[in-house]
Amino acid sequence: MTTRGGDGTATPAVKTRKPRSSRTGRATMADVAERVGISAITVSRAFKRPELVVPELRQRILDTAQSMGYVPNQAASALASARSMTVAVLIPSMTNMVFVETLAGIHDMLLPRGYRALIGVTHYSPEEEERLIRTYLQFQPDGLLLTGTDHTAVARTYLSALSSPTVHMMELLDDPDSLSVGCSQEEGGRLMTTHLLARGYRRIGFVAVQLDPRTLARLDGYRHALEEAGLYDETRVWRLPDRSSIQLGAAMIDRLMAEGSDCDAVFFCNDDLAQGALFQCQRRGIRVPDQLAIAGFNDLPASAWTTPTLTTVATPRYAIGRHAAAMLLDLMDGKDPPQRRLDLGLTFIAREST
Amino acid sequence: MTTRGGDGTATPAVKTRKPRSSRTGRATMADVAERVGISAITVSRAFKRPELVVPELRQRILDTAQSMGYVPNQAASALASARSMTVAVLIPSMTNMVFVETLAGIHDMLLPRGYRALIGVTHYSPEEEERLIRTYLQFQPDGLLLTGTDHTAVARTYLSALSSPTVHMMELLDDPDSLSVGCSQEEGGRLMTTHLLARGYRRIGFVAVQLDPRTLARLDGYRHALEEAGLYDETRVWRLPDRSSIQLGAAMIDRLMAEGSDCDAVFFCNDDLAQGALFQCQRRGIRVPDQLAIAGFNDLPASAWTTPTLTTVATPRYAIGRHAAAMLLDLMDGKDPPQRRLDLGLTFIAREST
DNA sequence: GGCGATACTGTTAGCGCTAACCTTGACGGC
DNA sequence: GCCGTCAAGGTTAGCGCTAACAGTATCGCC
Repeated sequence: MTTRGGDGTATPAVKTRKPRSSRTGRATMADVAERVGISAITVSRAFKRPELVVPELRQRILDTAQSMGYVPNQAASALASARSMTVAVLIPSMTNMVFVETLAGIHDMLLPRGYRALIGVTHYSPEEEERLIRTYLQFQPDGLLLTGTDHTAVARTYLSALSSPTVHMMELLDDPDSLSVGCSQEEGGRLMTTHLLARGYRRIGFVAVQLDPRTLARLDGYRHALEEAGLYDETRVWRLPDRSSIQLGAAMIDRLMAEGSDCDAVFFCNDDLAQGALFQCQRRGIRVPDQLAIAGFNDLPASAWTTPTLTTVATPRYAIGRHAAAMLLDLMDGKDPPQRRLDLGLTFIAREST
Repeated sequence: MTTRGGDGTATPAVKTRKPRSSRTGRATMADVAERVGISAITVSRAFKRPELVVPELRQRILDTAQSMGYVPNQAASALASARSMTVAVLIPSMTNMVFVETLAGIHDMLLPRGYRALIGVTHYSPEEEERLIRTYLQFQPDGLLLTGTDHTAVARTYLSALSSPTVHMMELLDDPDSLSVGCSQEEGGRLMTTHLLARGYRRIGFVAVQLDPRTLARLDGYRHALEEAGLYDETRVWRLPDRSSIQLGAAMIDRLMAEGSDCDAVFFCNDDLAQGALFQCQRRGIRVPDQLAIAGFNDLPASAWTTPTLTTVATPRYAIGRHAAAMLLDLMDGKDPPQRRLDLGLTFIAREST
């Protein structure tokens, strides 16, 4: 199937140029240069530093490139310039809207600046994250965006040996050497619990799933708020390693009933759990919030529409993505970002379910 | 901040080797080779073709590489081997779960084989798709996965000039030269409409949003089924360019009421619209399905939990991703896939809302 | 008329890796 | 002992691009 050397006829007019696109069948910069009658570097500049080429020639180069179907080879460019124009982004899950919206923020910031995101999914596992970091380092990314702050020891080694800047998203780091953009998950947990206390609930439960550091921080906020009120009771806390889903939220209502729980309110660590709980309460005829109050976290789109609507805490995930990417752009430009730790805050949203 | 040329001391023992990692600060293959006392090509083989290196030496190479923090440079590898081990994947939206699950199927198939996905979001625009194709061709992808079949003329030119294989997802193509994996959207629309007719509904409405080709195909299926029954009425079709959302579904119920629509059933082109409609009916006291039947499309997770539960058509999106990726792997291996057009079918799910 | 400054384009070398070929030595069959 | 074969590793060249420096005009100024 190889087409190399198929043409034995010498073409003496062409001096040293090899036949166009020896391997891949694609035109190269040299092919374009030859056609225009200039050198390759000028073609390179016409694309990368247009201000260095006189407009008329630049236009001729671009037109010729277009007509030849020339597309720059990113691998060659990255190799020669030691800049990959690529940012590696690691998120725990792609089915969780929270991270998808963060990604959207990152994209909206990076793409106009010519950077591309290489997306990796860690499935909430630091080991998988380590593996992905190793894999993505092969692409010599100009920057890294990581979710959370719990990395394996090996991953930390990679990161500190790395010259490319790294920004941590979602959680905030106190370490002055690290960069982070996020909000205080602990405060979120505290905010909601304080609200429930203010509404008069006294036997407040907490359902924690996935058990990732952010969930546990919310649990901490819940616990601290209840401890301060002298109302913390370990038996009203459920910890499950499963991933968050509507189905699991519904199942939790069944379980609470089966266990004869005395909770007058339940704070679910995530909105989809809370939505499932709402649906199941409706099905079982449990009146919300009279018999049982239900609260969620994250403010997913459906939460404003369920019956009753869901009290929750909105997290600024799109903004987190944007700001983290902006911080990274600063760092990649060699500039120091205005802040090394950016708290974007939370918005408490009281609705009908509490 | 630059550390280049900091060490002026010559080391005469080293003959022609330049100082380690001249630009990026990272170890190269040659650095590892020198340390082990072998040539670079053997290091390359230890990683890429392990069976060509005796186990003992291979282990020594891998250990040394590890201890030096060596990570292969993907750009150099891609340039030298003309294989990027990268597949470009273009989807219309990242916030639509349908495509996120397709992505998951693609990942699960590609990653174990060493391929990586470069993800692009077209926002349902063929022009943006064209732009993304151009951008991603710079990465010399070994294959392409595209959503749908409506591409711009220029995009078609790129694709046909390309030697890398392309597979189209979601919709099916009749063209024998193209490869596609999906299901018949038209059949989905017909299936649901036939069901509604069988249940005795006669004034069936259709709400089409986004107006992408798949939505329009569903609309076609709806129209054909109703025309066959002699019940098609253009005034019961709503076409909106907006993107699908719960909020819009709720708003549509308000609009139908305001317009005094006589529909006894409404078929929404997407589940989140239908969910929004269900929520709004509940809020407004419209009994579903007695006063108004509601149907959706795609079977999103919440649809099995709303009150009433939502009648819908499940699309095999995860399987589509897997099979499309598998087909591409075959093609990239130079093998012909068993089928060039793979219909994965649909599953009709009757629930309480109709 | 000589010097420097400015604007544009070219030359050279090499980024880090791998394809294709080459060398070496061990082994076995006749 | 000659030849072929195979296994294990090395040599050479070059993938397509860009950094760094090097021309070559053109212009202005004293």
